[in-house]
Amino acid sequence: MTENMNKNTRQTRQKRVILVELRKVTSHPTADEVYQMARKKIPNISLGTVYRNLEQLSEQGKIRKLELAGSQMRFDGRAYSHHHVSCVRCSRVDDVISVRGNPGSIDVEAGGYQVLGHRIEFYGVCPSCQKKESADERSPRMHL
Amino acid sequence: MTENMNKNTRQTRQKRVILVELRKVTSHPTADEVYQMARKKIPNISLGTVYRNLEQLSEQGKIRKLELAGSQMRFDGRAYSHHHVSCVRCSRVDDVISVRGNPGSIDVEAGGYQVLGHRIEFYGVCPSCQKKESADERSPRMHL
DNA sequence: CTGGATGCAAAGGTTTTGCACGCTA
DNA sequence: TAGCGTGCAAAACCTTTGCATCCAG
Repeated sequence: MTENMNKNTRQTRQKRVILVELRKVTSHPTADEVYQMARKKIPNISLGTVYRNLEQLSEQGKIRKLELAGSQMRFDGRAYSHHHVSCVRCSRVDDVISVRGNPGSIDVEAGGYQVLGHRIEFYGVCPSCQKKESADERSPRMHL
Repeated sequence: MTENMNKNTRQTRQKRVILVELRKVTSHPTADEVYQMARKKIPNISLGTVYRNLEQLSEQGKIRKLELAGSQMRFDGRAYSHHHVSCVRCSRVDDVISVRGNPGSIDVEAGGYQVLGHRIEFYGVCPSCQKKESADERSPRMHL
């Protein structure tokens, strides 16, 4: 009925390597970074293939595609749902360890919308940028 | 000290029109939509100018730049902070009327990050897409 | 074998930028 | 008048696609 019959599940070296490499890291690499990682194993793999496989793997729920505000796509080898923090300086993305408060209970009134859910992103300054910062004159440039 | 001396505050017809037109609408237009709106007043205004001014206005806090997950930039003529809902079908963006629960109190533990804040986006199906939907076989395709 | 997957390269969509000229302050 | 802002066009970026070929099942 739905278009969920997913014929595209053929196992290839490319797909395998992409998944394995992505799961090795705890960072949340961009497609291009995944491409660089995969190239170390398959030198002539193409960027297009990386995109196609990342898309497919995320459709199958094996990885997670992160579309964070104002940045390119990033991919997460851990498929379970969790929140992320991104650094406003260097854009790196990390997992949030725990959240106090109850974001799960947020309910919303939104002019006739059938609200399906929400997405929360945290932002701040990562440890390494905090260090660099003490000694220089940079200032936040966030506009929520 | 900081680079916040903002010399770029010269008043021009382009900037004025962009702000006025953006404030006229309650939608959350993309840069290109703002461009189309502005062109009705200044036929030969350029897209580049629109981008530059939108950026500037948002830096000055006169408008708000929305960088929603997985979509192009949108702009909001209302500068105060409020949440948004976007339609998973047609991508339109509306204001959230009210939020129950207490997202403001969310606190987070995030490996050494200095957490500055968070961003919440709601998503769902807008009224007009709900109508279209009753009679057809489309299904959600959200991967959070 | 068959048709999904690949590599390559071109195209697409969005945003930024370089440059010479124009206009605000 | 000085130099920020503009229009135009090219470039930069990121992602998707067309196509001939390859290879997993």
